[in-house]
Amino acid sequence: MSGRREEILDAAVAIADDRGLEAVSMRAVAERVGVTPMALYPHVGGKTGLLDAMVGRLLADLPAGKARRSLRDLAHAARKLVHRHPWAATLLFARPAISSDAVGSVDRIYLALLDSGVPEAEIPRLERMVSTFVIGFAVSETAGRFQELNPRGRRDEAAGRALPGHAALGEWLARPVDWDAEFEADLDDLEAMIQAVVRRAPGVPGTLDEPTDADP
Amino acid sequence: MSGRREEILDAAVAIADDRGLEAVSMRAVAERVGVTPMALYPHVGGKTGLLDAMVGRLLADLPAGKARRSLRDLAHAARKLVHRHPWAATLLFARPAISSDAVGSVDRIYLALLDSGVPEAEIPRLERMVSTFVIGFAVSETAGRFQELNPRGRRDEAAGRALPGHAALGEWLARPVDWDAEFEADLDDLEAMIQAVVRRAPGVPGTLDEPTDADP
DNA sequence: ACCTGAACACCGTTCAAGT
DNA sequence: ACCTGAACACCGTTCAAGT
Repeated sequence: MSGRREEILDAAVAIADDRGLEAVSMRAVAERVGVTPMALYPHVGGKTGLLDAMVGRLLADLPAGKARRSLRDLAHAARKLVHRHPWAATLLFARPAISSDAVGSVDRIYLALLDSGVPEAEIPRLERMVSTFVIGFAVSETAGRFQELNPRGRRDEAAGRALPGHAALGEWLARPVDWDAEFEADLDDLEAMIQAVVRRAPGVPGTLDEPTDADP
Repeated sequence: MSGRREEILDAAVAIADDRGLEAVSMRAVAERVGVTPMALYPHVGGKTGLLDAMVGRLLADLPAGKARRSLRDLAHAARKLVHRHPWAATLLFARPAISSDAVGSVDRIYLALLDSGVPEAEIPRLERMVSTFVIGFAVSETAGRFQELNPRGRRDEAAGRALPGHAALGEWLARPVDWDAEFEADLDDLEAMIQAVVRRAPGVPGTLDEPTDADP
């Protein structure tokens, strides 16, 4: 409600986009807003409250509208969001999707899985599984885990027989990776996996109203 | 080589295990070693060097021995490692697997995928995919993303029709989650996915020496 | 080569005080 | 209700100096 809070979150997101998450200090945000650090506390309730609110603000920008989107569209949107705001990735892993905006995007994934004919009992698990992979992929790209490796070093060590797996794959490890293409291939495999879950389910896709009551 | 460096890493890991990653300051580590903060610099080269070395130390504890392990065993070992050292999860996403210990564990995954008959061309991608999921799952558990949600709040909002997906799944969202069982179910689906990749590959599993030269 | 001690430019947060 | 200003207990890192 208070415009001051929005002003504070705008400033924090701008600083994080420009100079990274570690540049987001209460002092820096306060200075950008034109106020004393302590003036932020009533509005965001401390540093962790500020970080939580920043994530909420980001998720609010996820694809809105009433149209149902495919799982693929949602995955692309999430990856793009992390590319635009790399600092958000760590925070997404650290907090449950509790803000109303976050729950809204989980709901869109539920709808996509329902549309695909996935049994209701499997949907919460598959939502977590797909989200975990998508966020993990995007954070690996932006945080450095997928950073280009030095092929020389790898092959040298492989030649020393210490790494038989690397030695066997030498040729395939040498070429540079197209991350866009890899993400698509991963989504292909995940979609096929989801279709396999649908296939092994009892009943016909689209008419699954009888939950299987096997719980062990 | 220098025993001092080992002593420093021991102290840093102990502090992180006890009081979390943010308690690992150069000052705190130095005090535990019984030395001045500046005395650490020649051995670890600053704070980020210290963090990198801590991750390397952890991966060195991953299942060793020459026996080939299944993908499932490796996944369990990785999850257990993150449970024991939750602070490592963020760091695993942030840095490429460059230390010799890290490369060693990647090599074990390569071997497991080769044993499963996965075409060589697909192995680096599937290794990244499976690792991304496993690390992401473990960090979600330990960092809070999978933290128990308040079902009341969710159902209330769902009842307000703002969340049709949640409303449709109400019954399934209410029950508490068995994270061990969910991890096993996810691994089942991932293994089935990998078998599907093997099945659609040209040639017989085990005799794949002709790479398909289709690159688009 | 390895370590110390003082200093610099930062943090998040508390507290008492102002309006 | 909202904000200020001083203070406290911290950071990582530099620098010059010791042995």
